[in-house]
Amino acid sequence: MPKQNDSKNVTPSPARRGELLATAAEVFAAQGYNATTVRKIADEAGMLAGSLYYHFDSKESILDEILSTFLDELWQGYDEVLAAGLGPRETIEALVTESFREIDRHRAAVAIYQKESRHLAKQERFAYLVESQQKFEKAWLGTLERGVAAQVFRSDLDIRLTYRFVRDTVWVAASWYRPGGQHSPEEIARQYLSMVLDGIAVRT
Amino acid sequence: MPKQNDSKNVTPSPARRGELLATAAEVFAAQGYNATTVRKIADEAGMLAGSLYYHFDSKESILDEILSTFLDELWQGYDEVLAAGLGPRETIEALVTESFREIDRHRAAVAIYQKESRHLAKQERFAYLVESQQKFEKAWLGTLERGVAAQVFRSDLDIRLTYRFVRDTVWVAASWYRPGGQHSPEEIARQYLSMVLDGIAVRT
Amino acid sequence: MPKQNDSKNVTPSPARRGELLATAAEVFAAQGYNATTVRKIADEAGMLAGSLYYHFDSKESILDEILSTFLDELWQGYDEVLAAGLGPRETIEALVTESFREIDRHRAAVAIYQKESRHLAKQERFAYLVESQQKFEKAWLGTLERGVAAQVFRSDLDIRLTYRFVRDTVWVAASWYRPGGQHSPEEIARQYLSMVLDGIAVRT
Amino acid sequence: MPKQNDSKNVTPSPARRGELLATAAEVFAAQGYNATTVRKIADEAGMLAGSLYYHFDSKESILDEILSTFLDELWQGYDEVLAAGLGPRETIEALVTESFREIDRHRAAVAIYQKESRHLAKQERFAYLVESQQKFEKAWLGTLERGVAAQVFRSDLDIRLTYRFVRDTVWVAASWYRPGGQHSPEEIARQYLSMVLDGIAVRT
DNA sequence: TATGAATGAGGGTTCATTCAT
DNA sequence: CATGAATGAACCCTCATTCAT
Repeated sequence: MPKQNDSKNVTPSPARRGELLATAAEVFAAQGYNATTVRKIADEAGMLAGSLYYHFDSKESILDEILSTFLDELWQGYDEVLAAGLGPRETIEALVTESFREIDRHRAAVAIYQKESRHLAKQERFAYLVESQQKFEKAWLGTLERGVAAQVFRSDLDIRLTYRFVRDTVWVAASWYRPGGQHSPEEIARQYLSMVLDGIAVRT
Repeated sequence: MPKQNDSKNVTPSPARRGELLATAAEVFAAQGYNATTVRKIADEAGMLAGSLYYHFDSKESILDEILSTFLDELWQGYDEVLAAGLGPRETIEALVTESFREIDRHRAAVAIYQKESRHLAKQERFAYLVESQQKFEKAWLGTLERGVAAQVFRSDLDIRLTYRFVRDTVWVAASWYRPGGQHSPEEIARQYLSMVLDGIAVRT
Repeated sequence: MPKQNDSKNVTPSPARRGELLATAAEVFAAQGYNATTVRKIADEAGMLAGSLYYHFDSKESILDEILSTFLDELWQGYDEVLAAGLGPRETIEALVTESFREIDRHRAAVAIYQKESRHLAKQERFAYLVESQQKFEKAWLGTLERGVAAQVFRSDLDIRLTYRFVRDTVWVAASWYRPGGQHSPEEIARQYLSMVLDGIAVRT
Repeated sequence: MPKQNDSKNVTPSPARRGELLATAAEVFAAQGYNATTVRKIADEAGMLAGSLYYHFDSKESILDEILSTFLDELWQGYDEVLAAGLGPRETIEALVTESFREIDRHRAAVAIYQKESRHLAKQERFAYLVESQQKFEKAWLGTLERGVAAQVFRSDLDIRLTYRFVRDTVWVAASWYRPGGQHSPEEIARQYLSMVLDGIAVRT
C-alpha cells in the first residue's frame, strides 16, 4: 500500500528557506544591509545566529538570493509585457503597472535594491545587477524613444531626463508603499500614470 | 566691532573642518554611512583615523553636522520662497527650483539624507530630521491643497499620492545628479516642472 | 565458556566502526586533527556529521580509539621482541623492522601520533601516550646502553642524542611512506638499519 | 642645534613587530597553528586580540611572515655553502651544520614548518614552501648523487631513501632541541654527522 | 595638529554536538 | 542507523574610539 500523498510535509526545507529569506529581506529593508546583524535576522526568525548558516552560506548569499529572486520575477513580468507588441504608450502603462505589482509582491526586496544596488554592483558577485539595470534602461528608454518618434510623447524634453523621471518616480514608491494599504497596486499605477502622462496641473 | 583675533587658537581652523566635512560627505554618499569606516575618511583626507578625533567628537557627529548644515541652508531657501506670498503653482515652481539648487550645492548631503534619514530619525540626536520632514510635508502638501482649491491643480488625484510623487521625483535626482553636468539646476528644474505639471504625453 | 551472543544489538556493527575509524584516521593524518572537521569525516564516510555520533561519543574519542588501537598493536609487537632475549644489535634490528611493519599497517595513526602526541599528552585522557613514550624510551635507550656496554655500539656518542637519532629516523618515515610502494617495510628497515648502523659514507 | 642621533629609539616599530612574531612563533610551535587562537598570542604579548591587527593583516599573515623569514635566512646560509665549491662530503657536512645553526636560531619556525608545511603548501599563498622544498631536494639529493659518483658515499643504498633519511634526521631535531642546552648546534651537528656518515655500530 | 599604538565591543562565521523524527 | 535542523561556544577579524607623545 503506497503512502498517500497528503498535503502536509510537501516542502521539506524550501519552505523554511523561503520564510528565512522573507524575514531577512524585511530586516534588511528596515535597517539597511550593513546595519543589519545576522543575529538580528536570527532573532526575528526565532533561532540563533549560527543556525542561519545551516541554510545559507553567508549573510551576503542571503542578500544575493533575495535580490536575484526578485529580479528574476521582475523580468518574467517585464519580458511578457515587452513581447506583447504594444504601442509605446500602452507599453509604458503596462510596465508601470507591472512595476507596482512587483513592489506589492517584493516590497522589501525593492527597497533593498534601491538602497544597496549601486555599491553592490561593484562586486563581481552582483554583476547581474548591472546587467539588469542595462536591460532595464534599454527597455524603458527604447519605449520612450519609440513614443517620441510616434509623437505620443513630447519631443521637447531631454529624453534621458524623462527616463530618469519615470523610472525613479515609480520605484521610489517602494520606500513608502505598504501592502494592504488604501490603494491597490493597480490603482496606484493608474494614478501615477495619470500624473506622469498628463501632469498634475489643470488643463487650460 | 569684529572679534579680536587673539593669539590662542581657540577654534581650530574652521576651513580644515569644512574640507573634512566635504570629504566625509562624499564618502558617506558613495558608500553609505554604515559601510564607511572612519579610516576611509581619514585616508581620503590624508591623515590617520585617530587624527579625525581632534576635529570631531565622533563619526556620528560628522554625519550630524553634514545633515544639519544642509537642512539649515535648505530651509533658508524654502522659508524665503514660502514667505514670498506666491500663488500655489508659482510656489511649487519656486520650491522645485530651489530644491535642485540645493541638490547642486549639497549633492552628497542630499544623497546621504535620502539613504539614511529614515532609520536615523529614530535616534534622539537626529530628531530634527523628523521635524524637518514634517515642516517639509506641511509646506508642500499645503501648497498642493491650495492649488487644488484654486483649481490650478487637478482634483481627481489622491493628494497624498501627488505629494509623494512630486517630492520623490525631485529628490531622487540627487542619486544621479553630477554638478557641472550638461544641464544647470535651473534647466533641470524647468524640465522636471514641465513634466510634473503637464505630463510627458503629447496633448491631444 | 564463551560469552553468549544475545539477541540484542549491544555493540552496533564493529565492522562499520572499523571503517569509520580508518576513514577518520586518513583524514586526520592528511589535514591534522584540529583542522579536520567532523563533517569532513562524515562526508568521506558518506553520511552526515550528526550520524557519526551514533557510533562515537565525540571527535576526541575517535582520535583516542585510533591512537590507542595503534599503540596496543605496536606494543604487542615490541613486547614480543623484547621478550625474545636477543642481543642489543639484534634487538635494535628487530625493533626497527617491527616499527616499519607498524608504519605499514597504521600509517595514518603513526602520522597522527607524530603530529599530535606532544600536545595531546597534556590531557588526562591521553595520559597513556606519556606512559607509552616512557616505556618506549626505556626499551630503546636501554638496548642502546646494553649495546654500548657490550661494545657493539660506539661509546663516543652522546647516548641520548643517539637515541633520538634512531627513534626519529624511523618514525618520521611515516610522513612520506605510502603502503604498496616500491619497497616493502622489511626492505626499508634493512636499508635504514644499514645506514644507522654503518653510516652512509664509504668505509676507508 | 640638531638633535643628537642617540642610540635610543632607533627602531620605531619593526622591533615590536619582531617581538610579536617571535611570541607568535613560540605559541604556534607549542600548540600547533590551528589550535592557537589569536587571543592566546595576544595574551602572551600582553595585549588584546584586536590589537594584533594593527601590526598584522591576519593570523595567516603572521604565520606567513614567520615561515618566509625563516626560509629566507635558511637559503642565505645554504646558498653560501652551495656556492663554496666544496666536495660532496664537505658540502653535506656544511649543510648539516648550517641546518643545526638555523634550528638554533629559528627553533619555533622550524617546528612550525615541520608540522604545517605539508598542508599549507596546498594554498596559493604558501606556494613558496613548495619551491623551497624543491630547491632543497635538488641541493641535497644532488650532493648525495655527486658523492655516490665520487665514491665517497655508498652506492648500495636507494638514493631517495638516503636523502629522506638525512633530511628528516636533521630537521626533526627541532622538535626536541632547546637553545642554550648542553650541546651547541655545532656539537650536535658534529655528532649527527658522525652517526649519519659512519653509523652507530662499532667498526669491526 | 597629527601620529602610533592600543582598547573593547561586537560582527560574521565555524563547528562539535544534540535530538526529535 | 541515519537525517535535518538547531544549539552555543568560540574564533578571527573590524572598527570607532582613546590617549600619550
